[in-house]
Amino acid sequence: MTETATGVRKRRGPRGEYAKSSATREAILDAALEVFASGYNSGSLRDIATRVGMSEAGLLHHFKSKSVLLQAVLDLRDERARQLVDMEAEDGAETLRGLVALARYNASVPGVVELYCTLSAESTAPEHPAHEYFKHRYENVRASLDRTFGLLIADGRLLPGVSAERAAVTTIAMMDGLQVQWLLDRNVVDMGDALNEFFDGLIVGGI
Amino acid sequence: MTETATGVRKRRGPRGEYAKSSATREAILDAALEVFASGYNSGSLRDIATRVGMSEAGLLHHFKSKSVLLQAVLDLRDERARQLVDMEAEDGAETLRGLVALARYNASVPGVVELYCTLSAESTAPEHPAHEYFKHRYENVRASLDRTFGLLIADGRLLPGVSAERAAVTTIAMMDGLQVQWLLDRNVVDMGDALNEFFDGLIVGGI
DNA sequence: GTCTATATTTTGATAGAC
DNA sequence: GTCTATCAAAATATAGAC
Repeated sequence: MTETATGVRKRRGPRGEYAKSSATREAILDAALEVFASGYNSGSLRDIATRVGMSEAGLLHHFKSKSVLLQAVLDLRDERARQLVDMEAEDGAETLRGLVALARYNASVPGVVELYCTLSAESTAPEHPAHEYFKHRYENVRASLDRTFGLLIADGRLLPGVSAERAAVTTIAMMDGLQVQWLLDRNVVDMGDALNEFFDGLIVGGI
Repeated sequence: MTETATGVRKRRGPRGEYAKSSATREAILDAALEVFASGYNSGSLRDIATRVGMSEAGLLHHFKSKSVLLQAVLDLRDERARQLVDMEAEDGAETLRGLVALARYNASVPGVVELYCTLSAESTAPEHPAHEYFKHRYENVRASLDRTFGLLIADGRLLPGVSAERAAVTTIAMMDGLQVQWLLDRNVVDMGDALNEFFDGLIVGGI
């Protein structure tokens, strides 16, 4: 199973990574998500390493620096989030219902909500390691929603006078803003209900 | 002007502080606002002290710890913000127009927007030094807006089916959420226009 | 792949002179 | 009221043994 002479070592997974590395990497990413949820600078590699049960040097063997680890956490979450909402649906209302479902799902993973909430705010500073990531992420989501609301306008279902661009921006703003209040006090608002009601005021006949 | 024997030293200002201290304190608070805008943990006392042109020890003479300084920054901003919007107006629409004006004013002080945006997200973590501050702040603003929308309901001006509580929560969410996108890219949205349009969809006949 | 040991910075805070 | 000097703790990252 070990062939150092040929450069092929141990078993390789479907993506080409080594079996043990893969499991360790996932454990690190899980711990990193929890730690970075309080902010990038607030969290330490030491804390993450301890949670995984290894040394800092061991951790840095898998991710060569703190900012690389943050990028990996964000990329992984992005991949998972994309599976939850169909942003390319041909029925605009379908996409909006997906967003409401996402808001409800988020209520079951507060750590993820905290991560995005804290990092998106922190990363508005240009020197933040995730600044470009969030800039592009918001651009992409806005572009997708822009298209979604364009479809709804074509069907005469968007409130008269509201542009697709404006609807896209305010939808994202509503989702982000609800999260802050929800994180500070979970009893204050049901994110799914609130978002659904927001769409009811925006879409003729509701979604 | 100096009476150490009596315990009265130098000139005292209207609030009882010493003249020179007062000016220095304000300079420190201004610098601290800029530095803390990137986050509480991200900013250092050294950075703040350097901006004011003094040593860390000198700074700590005025504010005995980093968290005390943060509290002072937040208290000062709160005081100034309260002067901008009449949250107790008897005409609900008047208060909402005040919020739109506040959103427009905020666009002229990006540092303040960044401070609140970053710290409110960061402080959702219970161990954050500003956690209790933000919890109470949101409670208070929600209670005020609750009353405001109650007045509008009494006048039959709120969209049917929307409760005062829900309108309060979503209004705050919209204001917070718009700030994140605005900070990441100022060209994406005019916070005043977007908030105004949000109210148009909420208040019969607009504000 | 993981560890120990260590280098290097940076941080918040204190003591005491002036 | 401000400074210099200093401390103790914590941080990221590297080198090299196993």
